[in-house]
Amino acid sequence: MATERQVKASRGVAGRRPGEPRKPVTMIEVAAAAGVAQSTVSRILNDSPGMIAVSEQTATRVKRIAAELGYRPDPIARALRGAPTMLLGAIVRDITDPFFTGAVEALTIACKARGYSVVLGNARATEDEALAITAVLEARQCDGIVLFGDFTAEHRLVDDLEDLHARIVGLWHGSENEHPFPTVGVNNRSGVRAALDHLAELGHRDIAYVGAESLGDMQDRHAAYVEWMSEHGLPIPDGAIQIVPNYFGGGNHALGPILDRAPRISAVLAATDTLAVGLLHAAHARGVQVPNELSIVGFDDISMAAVTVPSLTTVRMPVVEIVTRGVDLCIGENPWSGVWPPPREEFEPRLIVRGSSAAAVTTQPL
Amino acid sequence: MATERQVKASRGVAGRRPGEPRKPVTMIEVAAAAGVAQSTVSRILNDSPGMIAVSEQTATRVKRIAAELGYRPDPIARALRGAPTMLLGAIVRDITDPFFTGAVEALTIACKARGYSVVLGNARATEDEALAITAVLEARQCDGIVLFGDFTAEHRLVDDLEDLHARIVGLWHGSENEHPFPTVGVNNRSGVRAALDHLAELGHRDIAYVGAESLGDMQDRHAAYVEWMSEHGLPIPDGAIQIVPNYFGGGNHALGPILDRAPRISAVLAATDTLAVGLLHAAHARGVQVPNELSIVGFDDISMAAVTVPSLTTVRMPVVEIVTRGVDLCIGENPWSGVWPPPREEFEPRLIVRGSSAAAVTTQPL
DNA sequence: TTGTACGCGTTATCAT
DNA sequence: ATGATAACGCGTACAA
Repeated sequence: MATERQVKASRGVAGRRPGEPRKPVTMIEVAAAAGVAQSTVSRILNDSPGMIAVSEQTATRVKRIAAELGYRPDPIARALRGAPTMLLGAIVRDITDPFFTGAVEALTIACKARGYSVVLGNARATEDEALAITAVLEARQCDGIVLFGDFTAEHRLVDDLEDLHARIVGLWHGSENEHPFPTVGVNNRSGVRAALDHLAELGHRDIAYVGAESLGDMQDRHAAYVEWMSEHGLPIPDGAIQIVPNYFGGGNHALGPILDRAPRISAVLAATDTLAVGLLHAAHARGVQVPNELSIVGFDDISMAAVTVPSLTTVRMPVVEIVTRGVDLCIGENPWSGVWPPPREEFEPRLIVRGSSAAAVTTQPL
Repeated sequence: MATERQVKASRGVAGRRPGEPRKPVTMIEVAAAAGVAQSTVSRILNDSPGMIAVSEQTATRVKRIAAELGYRPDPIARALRGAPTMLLGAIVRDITDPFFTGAVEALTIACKARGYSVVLGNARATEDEALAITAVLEARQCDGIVLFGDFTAEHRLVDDLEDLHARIVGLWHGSENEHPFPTVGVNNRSGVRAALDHLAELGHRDIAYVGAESLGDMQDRHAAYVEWMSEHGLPIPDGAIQIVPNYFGGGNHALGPILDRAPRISAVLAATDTLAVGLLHAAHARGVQVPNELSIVGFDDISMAAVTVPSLTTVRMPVVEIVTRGVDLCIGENPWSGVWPPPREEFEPRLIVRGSSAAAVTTQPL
């Protein structure tokens, strides 16, 4: 009568073939099995706030039967009733970027602490189709949306987002841009200055800069570099500023032009660790010793920065703080109240000195 | 009368203060504004498959009004009607792991191509609370769930998952384990053998192995290493096998014991690139030249493997193929039919020779 | 060609 | 202490 294969820890549903998903059990079925009304089941299973007493008798019986039947509340029906979906959308400019990878990790942790799950939208997968992202995300119902990176250029996306019934927060959205939602970021200027001060203390005067093309933070760091150099009366020779795509390969290709066109350069500030890693690789390939012949300083302190060869001196991004703050602004207890203009909050980065920076040596041996 | 601030591209809803999310517009409101029945709006907006003609007149009018009002279909209500949620759950053993990071990227792309979004579950965030993951994911309604890594130890989670009304697929779930769902993975044995054959061709005979503690693939690679060494009549000296956590730091700490206890070792096979990167770092810190004095081969070909110093010889995991296949098995056109036992599919890895492996030198100088 | 009515699974407000 | 009933927003068979 019973099948040979025993279903382990059977819940009383007999003979279900493993594999195909089980048909969900509804409250009505539980009610029928318990011989009570469906509304009663709802009250019992939800410990209704109405405080209306329920007989211990039926309560335990209903709970038992619900467990036996493997009842699971349907979140969709609950959501239709107005319950929050407990979903937080994350739109990431480039999920390949190791920095954003770390940020997403921090996001999942911050969300989990609040009972939320993360819905991932990768902005890079489809170029102009950034609109499609919205469509994808609109099709879901997220209680909030967190933007990772600068999306000011994606007017269509930002506009669409505003029409969504969800709270929006921008992370690392750049400092210069207008934004109809609160943003949280880092003080790029102070980070860049800390890095350059460090190099100056080591005796470097000929410092190059490798940045990325994207907006927001990249512009801030670029500007801070130019400003600092100017303040210290240091000229920026031709070729000492390279703007490349923010990939490993970008940094890899940036070193050649710098050393060829500005041979006096003794240190390079990279706008991101991703670029710095590429620079490290390029230096090795070119036979340039780091840090003896060339110092390299990154920005972000991504996880691999501690284990590069040599380990990377960099500016640590307070990722956890920024993400946590952003999540709070979005779905926390005191979300943005709607006051205009929306706030921009900035956290302070911190210089981490490792093995890729050392004292400058005079290019002219005596 | 009107506020000073003009709302750009206003949709006809006047005076909405920017910031707070707009109240959603329902079909009923659209119908009321257009002077038709709600069902009519539904038909028009959905190009109903019933082929029932609709007058061009009202159709365009309704569409216009819907657009003006900024109508958005409510995905929750649709889902309640039985429509798929177009959500795919991803449960990742450790989202910090650079390998899984790449896999998730591939997942988002594969999903987007099918109109799906990814809901991220990080298994590492909460230790024993793996159960909570289920709770979190159960609270959502995913059409399918993809497991990244080996979860056979998490019986509770797998059991709970089976109760979910969703299709499940396991990726990199190990070859030895029973699994009540289809799995897709890599041929670890052939990958390891390719790596070791490569080292043998370079003249290496004293080859160490650094593996990780987790299950599944790690066990397969470990066993394949032992098997290969045995087949070639090569002894495995004490200390030549190190099992460490699968982090950069794990590989970093593994090199010391190997070189101290088995000084004849001239090459190390790492079970993952993550470990290999740590080994590279440790070798540099110890002053051991790679590849001149020590060859290191990894496994996975994570993105950074091409830019380490030196670049890493490794076994390339066909990530995209595996993920794509898994997604198809889960939510594709021909998902797993339920035949028992569920299939396990394997893809072939490929050796990528880079700069971290070179010919062995005799330890005894003449 | 369009309107009416029902149900999806819940929760909440009434009655009983 | 519990049962009946009305929403929630949408799709769809059925009636007009």
